[in-house]
Amino acid sequence: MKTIAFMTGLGITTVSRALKDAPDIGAETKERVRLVAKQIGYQPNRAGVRLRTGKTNVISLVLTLEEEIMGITSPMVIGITEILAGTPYHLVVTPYSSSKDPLGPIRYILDTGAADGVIISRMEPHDPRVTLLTERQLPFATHGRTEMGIVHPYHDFDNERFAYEAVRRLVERGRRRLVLLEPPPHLTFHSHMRTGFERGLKDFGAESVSFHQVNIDYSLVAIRDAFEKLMDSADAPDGIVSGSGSGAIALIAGIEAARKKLGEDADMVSKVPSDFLRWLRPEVMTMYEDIRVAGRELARAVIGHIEGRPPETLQSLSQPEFQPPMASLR
Amino acid sequence: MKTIAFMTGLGITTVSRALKDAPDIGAETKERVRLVAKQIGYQPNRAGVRLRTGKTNVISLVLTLEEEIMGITSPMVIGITEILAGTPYHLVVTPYSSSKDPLGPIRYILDTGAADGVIISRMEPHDPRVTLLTERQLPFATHGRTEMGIVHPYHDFDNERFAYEAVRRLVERGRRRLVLLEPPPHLTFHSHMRTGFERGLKDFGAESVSFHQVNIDYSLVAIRDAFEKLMDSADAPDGIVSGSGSGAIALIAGIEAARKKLGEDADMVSKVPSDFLRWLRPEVMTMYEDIRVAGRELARAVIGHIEGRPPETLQSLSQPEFQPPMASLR
DNA sequence: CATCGCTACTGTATCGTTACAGATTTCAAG
DNA sequence: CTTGAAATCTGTAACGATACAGTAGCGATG
Repeated sequence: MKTIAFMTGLGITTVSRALKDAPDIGAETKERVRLVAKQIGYQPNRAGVRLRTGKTNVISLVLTLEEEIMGITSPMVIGITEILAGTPYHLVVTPYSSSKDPLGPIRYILDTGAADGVIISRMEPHDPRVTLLTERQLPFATHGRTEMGIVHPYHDFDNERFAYEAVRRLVERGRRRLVLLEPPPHLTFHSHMRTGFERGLKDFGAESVSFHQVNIDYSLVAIRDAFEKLMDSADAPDGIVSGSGSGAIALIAGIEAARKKLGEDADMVSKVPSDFLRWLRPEVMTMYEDIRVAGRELARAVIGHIEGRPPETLQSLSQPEFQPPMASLR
Repeated sequence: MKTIAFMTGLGITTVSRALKDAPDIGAETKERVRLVAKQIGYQPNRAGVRLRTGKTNVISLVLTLEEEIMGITSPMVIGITEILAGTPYHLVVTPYSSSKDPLGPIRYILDTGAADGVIISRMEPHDPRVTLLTERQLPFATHGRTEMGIVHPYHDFDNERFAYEAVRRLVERGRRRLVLLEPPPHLTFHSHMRTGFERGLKDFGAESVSFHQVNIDYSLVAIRDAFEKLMDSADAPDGIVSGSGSGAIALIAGIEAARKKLGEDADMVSKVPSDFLRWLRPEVMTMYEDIRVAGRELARAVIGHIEGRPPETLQSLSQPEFQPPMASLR
């Protein structure tokens, strides 16, 4: 900026104000300043801005290590950066060691003013992170919803709809005894998925087979073993709704360990974050959750929140996309 | 710092120097300052430090969008942050639109001083990014090696060894006519893998079936179609080495589209970043590439480079881990 | 012609930190 | 005593940006 001031013969203050299009600077002056700035490739110094104004131009993605297992981070990060690319924001990834202290990274960001906005996930109905962020007025967006009467920006996948449609498809194939491999009970979307599942059972006329021994957060081995036992029992289901793609892999292994066959003894519908499962097991019906789109929506939502737009306009719900069977494979 | 100075009755400069353990500060004074600093939870202001010293305490992970497809980003990010957690460094993710301009993000970081160190991947034998970073003296570490006589920090997977061992295993199963689904030719590890493959053919006595129509960067559909054609031809191979996990999925589809059967008409060895393939297709022999470990190594390497340790001590090569068949499944 | 209001511009202080050039005290040596 | 060196400590300036409180010029008003 000093250079621009010297080159244009103006004061540093004038240059600063011209570049942010302040109303008390002459039109021609602004033009000159902008021209010179472009010529010398001026980029504002982030440390200077941050020190003076407190604006960091950073969005922080706060991750739990559980998410890694599901391979969700990649597309999420890509989606977010796609949006941030057109803005001055950088993306900083802040992980924390699992369930140890969910508030830790949030406190750090609040205390050190490390970011202008935060993206969090694995939401719970009463989520202390949302309380804290709201109290301290740090803009944020959540991947998943809460149920605490606080209106905040979010993006979510319609898990209720997913489970409902999954049941519909299984019943269409003549299946009547259904299980749900569900999310862990403390997460908000557990009840969403459960509700959709049960509404489906009622509307389409099927019954539920209990399977609460494991959930999608368990290891693949644990899920497989539990499901093998169930498939071996007299209570074996003939239709399966899997709340996660990796869970589906373990369920399939469980079915096979019990010497049953997918597509004959049982059908399965799974939510998936990629189309690997469809390639390897075309007999599984899959509904695609586009995490990359989620990343984009969340980035837009935090930025909207930072810019002061009302939270209720920064909420979105994405619908499950049923993936057509891979016809060319058969 | 002002607060600490006031509380201890010392000057701000003294506090600053005491906290960095300068030799001209009394031992007792240092102790007092440290105590008070801990009490009030002092954290240095990053903008202040950065403005004054130019040190950003940022490591930048420069990603291509191709990597997303392979789902490599998640574990890489987790691995890096595991190491950074014990340091003042933050991780900033800087993506760029594919092959458009690989130097773009590097230039940005150099011009704006956005990071103290950079991690790059998808290395080429003569990589302009390495030239530029070396010239401009910005510390970096690469995921993959180069061949330009510049000694720099890297971490790599031993792809030569992988292909060599893969051939051994196929020959052990009686396979003699082998194909390699290889990396794109412009990347350094293309020749590594090729070399290992050919050395294996010679040492174990097998022959190569040409398959250069596609590589692991092609779409799954393209790979499947090309491989279906090959499997349908008179030239069909009976052993397959796949340079990527997702490639393997497409190859399997190609085999099946040609009405052949894996484990009977042909065997396959694939490099994999997770164990999904082993769960879903236990008949595929897999060698695990631990990307999370790669992330850790790369983070250690950049930091080492920043701290001025000699590059030749910051290089590592990880060996393929052959994964035992999933016995409990059978 | 003094006063006012408006437009266009500018100097100074400040954000938190550290480099640098002192300042003060103490004590041993001459 | 004076001198000097060593050990501690400190004030000021600067990094790059912006908030704020001006100033200067000029035409319109009464």
